[in-house]
Amino acid sequence: MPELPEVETTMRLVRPHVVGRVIQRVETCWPRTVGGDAEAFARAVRGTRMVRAWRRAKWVVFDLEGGAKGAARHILVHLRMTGRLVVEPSKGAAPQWWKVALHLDDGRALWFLDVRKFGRVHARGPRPAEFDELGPEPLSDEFDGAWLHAALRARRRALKPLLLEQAFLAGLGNIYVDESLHAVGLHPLADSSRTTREQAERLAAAIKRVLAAAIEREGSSFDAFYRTPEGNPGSYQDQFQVYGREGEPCRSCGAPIRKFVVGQRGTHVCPRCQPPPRGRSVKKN
DNA sequence: AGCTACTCCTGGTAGC
DNA sequence: TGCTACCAGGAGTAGC
Repeated sequence: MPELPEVETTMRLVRPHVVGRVIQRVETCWPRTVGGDAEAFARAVRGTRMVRAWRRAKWVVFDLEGGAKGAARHILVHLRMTGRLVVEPSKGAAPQWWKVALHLDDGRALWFLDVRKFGRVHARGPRPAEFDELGPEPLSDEFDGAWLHAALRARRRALKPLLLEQAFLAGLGNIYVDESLHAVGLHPLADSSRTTREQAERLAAAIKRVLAAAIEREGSSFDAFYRTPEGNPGSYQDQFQVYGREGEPCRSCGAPIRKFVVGQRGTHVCPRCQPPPRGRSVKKN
């Protein structure tokens, strides 16, 4: 699903086409996508100019200038499960599964597409509340082994649900958590408060390494839905060590990968490289 | 504080 | 071939 690498890829590929453009007209065909009030959304962003595009956690952010009095200062896009952004002509056939169209001043539109309708496009003022309680960016210098060690020790949680929490660390999702934990031989149900400094150092490094490699390959496309804004699949799925590999041999030790459920999420481990913590039985799914 | 269950959604696929 | 049931899950929320 779109996690940090897919969101970063989406932002990078859309950015050169939209920065500097004025939003002339807005169409919405599923009001929930824009928070329920399509008219209010259109009013807030119409006439503004997109002056910068960046990413925070799993949000694509467009900074806005100008527009009417009280106009929005940011557009926040969350892809959730199947959201996509593409830049295509305003006229002619609308792209399949489109939910929001921001028609630009060059005859093209920034289209938000979403099969499952979980994604969101928000108009926000100068200080979006969405950013108030996010953890650090895993690729920033602020996130390192020392920080992770202290943060893990301060909580008493299973590692995986904690790493998925955006308020703890911003940008990880199901796939890259499974991949990162496997890379360092830690079990998803291991108790965060018992993490050693050495384990935290290796985990922080693995998270950075996995995310950077996935960005390099424009994310992962393991199903029919994730495509870059240019319509290409990512290729990091070819590098998966555990995700989606149930029953296949671990690339490190050959033991068959196991899948089970943690917090309603499909979870993949190598039972040999990632021994379960004492006292926690792991049932097969 | 931490855990689980439930909700929102629908294309793809497994099973019959 | 065609039908049905189930699966995928990010994140918000409720309840214990």
